[in-house]
Amino acid sequence: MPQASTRLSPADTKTRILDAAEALFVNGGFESMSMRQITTAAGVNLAAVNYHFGSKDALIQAVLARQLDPLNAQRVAMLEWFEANLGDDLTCEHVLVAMFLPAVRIFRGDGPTAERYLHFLGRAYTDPSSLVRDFINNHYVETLGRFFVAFQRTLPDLSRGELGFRLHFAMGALSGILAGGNTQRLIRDFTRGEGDDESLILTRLASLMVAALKAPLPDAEHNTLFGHILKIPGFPGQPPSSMPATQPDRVASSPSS
Amino acid sequence: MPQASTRLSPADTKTRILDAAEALFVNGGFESMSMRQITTAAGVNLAAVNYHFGSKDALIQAVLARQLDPLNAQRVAMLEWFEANLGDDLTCEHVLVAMFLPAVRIFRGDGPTAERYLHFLGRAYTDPSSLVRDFINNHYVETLGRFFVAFQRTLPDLSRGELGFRLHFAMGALSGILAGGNTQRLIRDFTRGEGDDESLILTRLASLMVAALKAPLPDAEHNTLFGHILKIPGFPGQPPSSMPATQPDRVASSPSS
DNA sequence: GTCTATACCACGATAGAC
DNA sequence: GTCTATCGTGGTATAGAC
Repeated sequence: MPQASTRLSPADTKTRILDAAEALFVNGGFESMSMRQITTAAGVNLAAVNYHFGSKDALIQAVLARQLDPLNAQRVAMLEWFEANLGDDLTCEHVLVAMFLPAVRIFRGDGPTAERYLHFLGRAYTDPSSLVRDFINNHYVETLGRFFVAFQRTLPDLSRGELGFRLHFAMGALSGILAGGNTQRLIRDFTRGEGDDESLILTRLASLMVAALKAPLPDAEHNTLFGHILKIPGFPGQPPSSMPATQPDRVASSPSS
Repeated sequence: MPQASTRLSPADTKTRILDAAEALFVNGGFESMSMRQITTAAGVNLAAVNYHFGSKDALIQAVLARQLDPLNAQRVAMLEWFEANLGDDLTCEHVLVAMFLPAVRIFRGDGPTAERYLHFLGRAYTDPSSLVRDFINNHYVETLGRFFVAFQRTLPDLSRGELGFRLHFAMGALSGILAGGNTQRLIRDFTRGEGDDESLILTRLASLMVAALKAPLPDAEHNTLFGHILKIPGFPGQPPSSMPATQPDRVASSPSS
């Protein structure tokens, strides 16, 4: 403990700032949270954030790490449990479960906490004001690599490049789903009445993922199929007439004065 | 033309602002473009943006609409062409082609223009600082509804809710793919050496989408499959120990003064 | 080592002169 | 239509009290 100051809260300043920032981040997005709002809500001085975290961006990253680190740790732990206990019986379904279940579990009941966590995840995965997104990508590369080799093992027919493409697809889909504003409603609708466990929503997500991951390689059939569509006589084939402008490399920058 | 002022560029102020804003939006994101930067690059006064567009947000929407309107118009036109010429032979593959081809065509050659358009689309679909995203969602509801009924027609086995879920999935995947930073490299790798038409990258995307859209309904087999995973003896079943804090509803807000 | 007060500088928006 | 001046708010940096 730092020392019993005149402040009324026993929590130290750093934690109070984190809590306040997180609450403001969850409901209100990201741009809508100002340093002055955060520090006022936390009951600390404006400069405290810069002192303890260095900048607003660093504070955001600290907020994200505090929530996402345990989540990803649980993902890896679950994957390793599967690998240790199943051996060669491991399928890509197990890997998907390890990837999604820790996040999906949040939705399970518990009331307002689940709601807030869902909001948090949605914000974290979609808000990507080119800061949150970069942070997630950089901070969890090892976790993603861990899952990549697991998928590679359970899907040996896919080349490295193809698997990378499909995982990119799957992650994009997961992000988009979590990000969507009406995801919560969709989930509630599906789990209504039979929400005794998380297998339902998990099944929804994972079955689509499995179908995409196990899709047949576009060797002959599909290539000819889509290629044939493009060659239907009369098919409107013109490109979108290029971009309207977008070459203002030649601009003026000398007003009257 | 307004009048031959002392300015050197013949384009009117509105267009010059749009061009400059678009260029800054493409490389640099969204937060990094300031009114002062825009107006300086366009060679106009700071207040011109507010006069011609009303606000910075409105300017952004104008930039987006100028690029996305023709794209979506082409999507709808292609879909209607399919519906008119194929009748009951319409499949969900055709609908997907109408949905993706206009965007995919951008990647086709043309050099730096394609690159910029790709960047633009990526930004537009991912940046969603809760403004771009809302704009896209609100501005193109009719287009999405148009495609929804088309999918419903070609996938009669799916209920409305299930189809909505899967389309949400597909759109999320498309967004994630277009948004990803290394998408461009992936596309180049795949189209290298055989990039005579766009069918290759189109096939990549669409085949995964088709697999997900046509995935079997999770009736018995899949439910029991995933449910069984959750019931493996010894499976680590604890939820992630709930959220760390996140209840700072009780905060102080009375500094010394 | 912690915290406070305060002074920056850049941003978006607006009123009013020309 | 265009410009200048100015306002309120944003994040940041620092000097100095405890």
